[in-house]
Formats: sequence, structure tokens, C-alpha cells
Amino acid sequence: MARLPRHGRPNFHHRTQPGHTMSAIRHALTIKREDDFAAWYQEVISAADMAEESGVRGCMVIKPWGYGIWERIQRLMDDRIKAAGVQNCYFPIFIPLKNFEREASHVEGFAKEMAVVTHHRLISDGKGGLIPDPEAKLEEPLVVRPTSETIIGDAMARWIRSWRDLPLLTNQWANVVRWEMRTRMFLRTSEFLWQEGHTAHADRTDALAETHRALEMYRACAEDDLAMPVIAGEKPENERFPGAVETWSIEAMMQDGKALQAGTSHYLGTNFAHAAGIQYQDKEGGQQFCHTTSWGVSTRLIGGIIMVHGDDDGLRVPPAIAPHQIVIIPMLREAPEDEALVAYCEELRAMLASQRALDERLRVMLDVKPGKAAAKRWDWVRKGAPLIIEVGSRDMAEGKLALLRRDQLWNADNGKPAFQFLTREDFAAQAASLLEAIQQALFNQARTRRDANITRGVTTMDEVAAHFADNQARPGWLEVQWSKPTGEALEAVTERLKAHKLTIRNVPRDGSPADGLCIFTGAPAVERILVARAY
RNA sequence: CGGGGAGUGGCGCAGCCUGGUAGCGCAUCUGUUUUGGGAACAGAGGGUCGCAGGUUCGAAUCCUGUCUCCCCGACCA
Repeated sequence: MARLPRHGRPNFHHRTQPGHTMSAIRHALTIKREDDFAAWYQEVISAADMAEESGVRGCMVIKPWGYGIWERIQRLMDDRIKAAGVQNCYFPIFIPLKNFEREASHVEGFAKEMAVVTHHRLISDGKGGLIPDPEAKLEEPLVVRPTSETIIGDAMARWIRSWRDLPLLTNQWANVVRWEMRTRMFLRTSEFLWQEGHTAHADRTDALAETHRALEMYRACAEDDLAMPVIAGEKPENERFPGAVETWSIEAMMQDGKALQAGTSHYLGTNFAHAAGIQYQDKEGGQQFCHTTSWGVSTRLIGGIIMVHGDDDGLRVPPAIAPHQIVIIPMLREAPEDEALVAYCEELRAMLASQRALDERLRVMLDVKPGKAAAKRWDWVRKGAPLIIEVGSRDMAEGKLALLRRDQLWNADNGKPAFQFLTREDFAAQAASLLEAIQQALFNQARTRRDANITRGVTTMDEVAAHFADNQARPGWLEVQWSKPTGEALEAVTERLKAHKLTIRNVPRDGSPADGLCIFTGAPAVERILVARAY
């Protein structure tokens, strides 16, 4: 597959549903999840018109539907951030190289993937092209931020004088650049959009509390807003953020059973405080180093939404983050009667738009773009609008409409779209609760699938190997017990896991205590870990 | 960054080996007939064949370089 699949009307794959009589569903996508998950993922992005290639390696153009979803995530996350007393700021995209040299493990972690600006002017190369002007070389190269700990650390050092200035709670919404070797739309792009929280505290206890507050905020956003169940826990030492003392994550299970790190929260100790000189005078008059944290979620979340909620007909957007929760499609015939039909639909839109669901006003779109209703319907199916309404002139005469729930698209009996016909008033009366039901249903489906694909009780590496050999289609995750080796012993463990393409995801925060032996060493286990293949 | 594959109208592809100046399906536009659930027929528009060099009378086709995408690996908040 050299390019993204088409998103026009597919050559239909007729499929007989097992257990049903001769029902053949004509899906809106050409590729099924079970046939080629990676190709399916790309087809969803293209078919839902979320993003496209830009021509620049690893960088994508995020189109209105994809960006609209990001704006919804931003809005809801920003509300949560501000509710915690964190204030938004903006810091420069260019960071002096020397900033990175101050924190050894930080630079070691990021040096391999940093974009560097070295010149500030172009000149003609004499052959019709442009080259950086050798006379315009920067005295000190500037790094395009891969993350902003170092430059925000400088600011914190300036802003913090006394214990009264603490805690200092900041956040910024920004783009960052990491020169990735292998990119995938939304999941790993060279440039991505994110939010990075940076906080400074008087002591370890406060900083750890903030680390956990952010983690819990991410769990709530993922589960309540994105309908994406996650497991919050601590990363093992080999997976820590460069420069962190503790790294915590939320991990979500994709429909192919792989794990996606959907958000991270780091306790940075005093590492960055020492590097940048972030100090305060305590109540006794002594100078103390601050304890800092950082935490972030990115446009990667959108990739997670696709792989958690998407189906063989495209994306399914949870109502809380759907740019349009309800799309009304009048069945226009390019005739005079269209005017009355649009008016009827506009009245419906107004009835809905004044209502609330999921603590917000309903977002309703009246799609009056010219074109056949059926074609527009499938466009919105592929985009994943939660509720799709079609109204024809006869519906209007009867005061009715046709309703299609994106999460219950097909009538299993005849393989046709499962339209419900109801009066405009009846629909308006239940629209809000329908949206809330869809939000819940998407979450429940995802949680049920995840829980069914976490395997516990595996106690030997032979069983691990057998599990992944026997369940290649969707191996899911394993929860195993271990003795938490460190240093070289941990490296030996990760090497053994790597043989099965496995990684340690995290130590679930709410997991049961250990009661057995370490699967790697046979020593008494101290905690349970999640092991999985990952994006 | 290593190995493999691929770039030809909006999308999916054929043509390339054996150079002769671009074709198919879908989509789009127009017309007609239809139409209550993903309409049919007819006609039309749309492409400097990723980009740059080279070979040649002539390059989508052969050669070299380069960019981008996909898969596997390494790497990776």
C-alpha cells in the first residue's frame, strides 16, 4: 500500500454475517480491522477526512474534522487544567542549545531527535535556488523545542523567590518537534500538538501530589471525555522520561490488543531545579531547591480514539468530543419544495441547539451542502458523527425524521442501516439522553473489550511465549508479578521481553498487591506489572 | 538509520521488462429518465506520469541522484 486508501464509494466487500440469514453488510470502508489493522487505521484517517500528508517528513496537515476533535479535547482538558489552579503561559519555540547541556540524562534522552536552527538568512545559490547564508550563522544554535522543561526552568528560576511563590503552576499549549525515525499519523509525528504542564513545589510531597493530580486528571479526561478506558500506573525505571525521578502514565488498549501510552506525568525531583537554579527561600530563611513536575497529553490521543472506537465503517467519535454531535441531512431534490424542507430542519436544529447534554450545549449541524443525501450520510458515518438525521419531504409531511445511531449502525436482520423513524418532537425530547447513552456505550464497549483481553495468572516466561504464540490476532495484555529488579537486572528482563516484542507498560496504581513469585527471577514478587506490545 | 515495497487526473489502479508522446474503474460536471433510503443511461471536464539531472531524434518507460509514503527492524516522550 503505497498511498492512503481512497475514501470514495468502495468496491463493496460482501460479507455474510455468521448466524444470520444471507445478510450482507456493505461497509463504508474497504479495509476491515481484522484483515489489516495498520491499513485500516490509515483508511479511517483518510475516509473521515481527519488529516493528510504534508510532503514534509513526519508532518501532517490536520484537517477540520481532525482538528475539530483536537479542539474539543483541548477545551475539556483546558477546563480541567484551569480548575486545578494551573495558569496558561506561552514559552518560545526556540531553546538555546546550552539549556539542554545542563541536565545530563535529559540531553542524552533527546539529543538524537532534535531539530536545530543554525542560520537566520537565505541567499541565492546562483542556480535559482536558496541556501543558508554562511555569513548569517547563529552564534549559538537554537533547538526547536522537543519539550520545554529547560526553558520553563529558566523562567521558574526568575519567578520564584520565596516559599510564598509556591507552588508555581503553569501550562502551555504548543507544538513540539522530535525527529522521529518512524512516523505514523497522530501516533508518532515529528511535529505534534500537545499541552505541557510544568509546576514547581516546595517539597517532594507537594510535587508528588501534583504528579498524581495530573495523572488522575488524564484518567478522568480519557475515560469521561474520550470514552477511552485507561490504566494509570508508574513506568518502570527504564521507561522514565529523561531527567525524571518518577514517570507515571495512562495506558489504553487498542482494538488490536496493543497498548498506547496516552498521557504521562513526571515527578522530576530537584534535577531540573539544580540545572536551572530554581530555588526559594524557606520560612527559616534558608535556600531550598524546588521539586518540579511536568505532564502532557498530545494529538496522539486522536490516534487512540481511532483505534479504540473506530469500526469497519470508519470513525466513531464519542459525543463529548464530537465537533458535531448531531448532523441533520435534508433530502434535497433541487426543487422549490427544498425551501420548506430546510426550514423544517432548521426548526429541528433550533430545538436541539437550545438543549444541553454532557454538561454542554448540543452541537448540531444542518448539512445543506448540495448533493445526494445518501452520499452525505456515508460521509458522516465515516467521520463518526454520533447521531445522523435524515429528513425527506414525506417525513416532513408526517412531522417525522429518520434517525441513525452511529454506534448501532446496522440492522443485523437484513444488513441495512438501522434507521429509526420517529417524530421530530419525540427525537428532540430524547436527543440529549441518546448522546449520553452513546458516550456511555462507547466507553462500556471499550472497557469490556479491554478487560476481556488482560490475562492474569501467567507465572512463567514459557507461558508468556505460548500465550503470544496462541493469540496472535489479539494477544492483549498480561498482568504478571515481579520483584522489581533495577539496573542491569532490569535490562536483562527487558531483553527477554523484547524477544516477544513486549514491553513493560506500567505498574497499575490501583492494582492488587503481589502474592506470588517474580516471573523473571523467581524471587518473591513485590508488585504487579502490565506487559504488552505497544505503539 | 538498516532491509523491503511504492509514488501515473480527487481516490484506487493498468501501462514500464520490449522508449514513439497516457488509459481504466470510482468520484466530479452536464443532460435525460428516475428516485424514500448507498439510482440508471448518455456525454463531458480533469494528468508537464513525485522532483532534478543524464542517455536518446524521441523518456511515464532506460540510467543516476533526491524527496515522500507504506511494511519489518533499530530507536523512541
